Amino acid sequence: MQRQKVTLKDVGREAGVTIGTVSAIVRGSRDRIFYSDETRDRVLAVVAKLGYRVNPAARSLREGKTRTIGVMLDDITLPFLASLICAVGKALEPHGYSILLCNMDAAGAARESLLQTFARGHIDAFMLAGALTRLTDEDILAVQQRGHRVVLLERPAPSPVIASVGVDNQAGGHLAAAKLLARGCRRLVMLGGPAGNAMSQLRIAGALATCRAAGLPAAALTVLESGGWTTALGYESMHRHLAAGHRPDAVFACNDQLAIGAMWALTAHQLAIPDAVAVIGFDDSPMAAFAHPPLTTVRQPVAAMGAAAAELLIAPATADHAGQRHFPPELIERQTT
Amino acid sequence: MQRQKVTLKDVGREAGVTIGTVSAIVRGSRDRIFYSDETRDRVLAVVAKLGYRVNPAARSLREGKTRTIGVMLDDITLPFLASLICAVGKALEPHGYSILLCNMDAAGAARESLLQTFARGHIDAFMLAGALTRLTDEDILAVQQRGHRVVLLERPAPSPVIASVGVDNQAGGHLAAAKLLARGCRRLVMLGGPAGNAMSQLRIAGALATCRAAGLPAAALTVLESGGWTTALGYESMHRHLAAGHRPDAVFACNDQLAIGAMWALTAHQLAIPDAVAVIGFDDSPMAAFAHPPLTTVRQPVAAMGAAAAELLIAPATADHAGQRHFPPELIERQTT
DNA sequence: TTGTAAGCGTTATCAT
DNA sequence: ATGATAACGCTTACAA
Repeated sequence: MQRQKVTLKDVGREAGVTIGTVSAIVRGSRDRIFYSDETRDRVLAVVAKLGYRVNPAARSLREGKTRTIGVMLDDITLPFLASLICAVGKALEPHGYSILLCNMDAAGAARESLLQTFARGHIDAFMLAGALTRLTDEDILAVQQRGHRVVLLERPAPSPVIASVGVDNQAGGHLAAAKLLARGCRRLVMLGGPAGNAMSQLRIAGALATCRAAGLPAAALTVLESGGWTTALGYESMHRHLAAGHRPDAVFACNDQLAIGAMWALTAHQLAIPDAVAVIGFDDSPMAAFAHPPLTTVRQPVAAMGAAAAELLIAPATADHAGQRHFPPELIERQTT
Repeated sequence: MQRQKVTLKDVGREAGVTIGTVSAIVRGSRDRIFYSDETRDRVLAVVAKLGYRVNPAARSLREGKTRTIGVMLDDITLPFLASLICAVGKALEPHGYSILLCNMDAAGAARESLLQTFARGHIDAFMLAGALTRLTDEDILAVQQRGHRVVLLERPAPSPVIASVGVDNQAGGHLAAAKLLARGCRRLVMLGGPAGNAMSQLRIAGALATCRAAGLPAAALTVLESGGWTTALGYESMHRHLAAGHRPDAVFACNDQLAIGAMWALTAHQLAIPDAVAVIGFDDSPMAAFAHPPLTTVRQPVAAMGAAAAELLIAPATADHAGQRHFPPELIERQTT
């Protein structure tokens, strides 16, 4: 931006009032009480006529906050994370907040970049989305202790002091397994994401518990780690499993991409979906409905989660017990079960 | 951020100099010339000791620029756009610039949101990535005429005054078609993206021209519009085509997702890749190498393009002839040809 | 009900 | 080679 074209002073001069008056009226605070309708209307008219916009740098400098949320993620390519970011952005917008993107790839060593971005002071609060394995729990706690608000998405909070929002992953696993069992499936494959991923592990744990409770023998249950979240890896893992001669009658994948990749492999092996093998994904990302056949999946309530995250992000600093919001997942039945 | 902990004044006091001195030394300008090594070292030591960081709001207010680039896109889920954004971010970082995300979905009517984001003054320049169909060429020109820098990615510039960066799409189409022809393919399917998408049309036009030049009859060439850029749509279009009884011996898809979807359909129809049907994608997005089999594709030089975009974004305002950078694509041969 | 003025942390333009 | 000081545009006590 080049130097501001229209400032409070301009508006004030044109309307015949001082900048303090304009400032107060523009923000809408106090106006009803302290200013005459006459003045208010006149000022607002000039604001509209001149096209005045507040200068955020000046406001930030004065208020000591930037109305900007820093979002860090290690892979913006993951559809679920991307839609979560969008949801957060949507919830943030009415409050005048924007999203500053910080891609981990771009930013050298994790710790450095996290602290440096904070140091830049550009940011009021931080949203960490995804596993962000290059960031230790200690790093996160350290940032929080420096007095910065931190909200975690798709990563378990390392301590009750750290705010987080997510679904109840175990419940999601339960939902999927219960449906598969009800359908009569008895040889289940659990398709996990990156090695050691917490979300993945919880979802699988939930499904496993449900299967055991239903009396399925351990031999009927196999857990596959695909090493990532992509369609390609889902295909690979499933293909390898099938090529080794295994014949499951159901697959529960820890996200929709993996599920769709698995479906690809099943189809390639002439296994009909859902007749020979039923498939359930996780997330209900946009592509789930357009898969072929449309994918049954465990939905995460993205909009609600985004709104909750936004709320935590901009809430006034309430001492030490951060909000930990867990949303209930929902089974969306389509045509793969 | 809460009120700054360490300011120039603090450093100055501690080092026994004035803030002007500290400011100049910190920025590194003039220091060698105007300041004694002794003072400089002492100041820098204090800066390090106290952990001083410049306050960007104050700097913005003073300098009249924010060192922030606004990035608008209509779908951050598209892998190629996402990686382009990352590349731009990476190129921007050494210059101290950040990326402010503006998702079109979140932002109501396009024109409104574009202008309003500008109005917020938060931004030095704007990067428009993707087709952004809700934004007319007039909207873009209007913004540019208001004195704001605009750079287009994956959308043709509506006028020479607007900067843009992209690949030579026709050349890419040529590369793909030439490879397919050289392989002996004679019945080609061109799999396009969203209806009317300019990138898609250019790529297909390039391929078509090459085929015609090679003497292929029009009847051997079929163009399919899949209506989007996703794997699912690629599958759908290809599946429909095959189900209708057609038997091409090659597919050129306008991005890698479409190509992979098409491969899925081909596999489902028992058509071996590449023996029965060869496939070429576009972009060389990360998943191309992990497709099964690994996908031959036309690579866009993402890093170079990102760097070029960053350069245009932060270059000083050079009157009216904006840079239009077109990069040469490159054929990456893997195992689908 | 409105005006006045003191900063917020920087940068840049003088002096010294 | 360094020190003062005036902006930058805004918010917020406090005065009137």
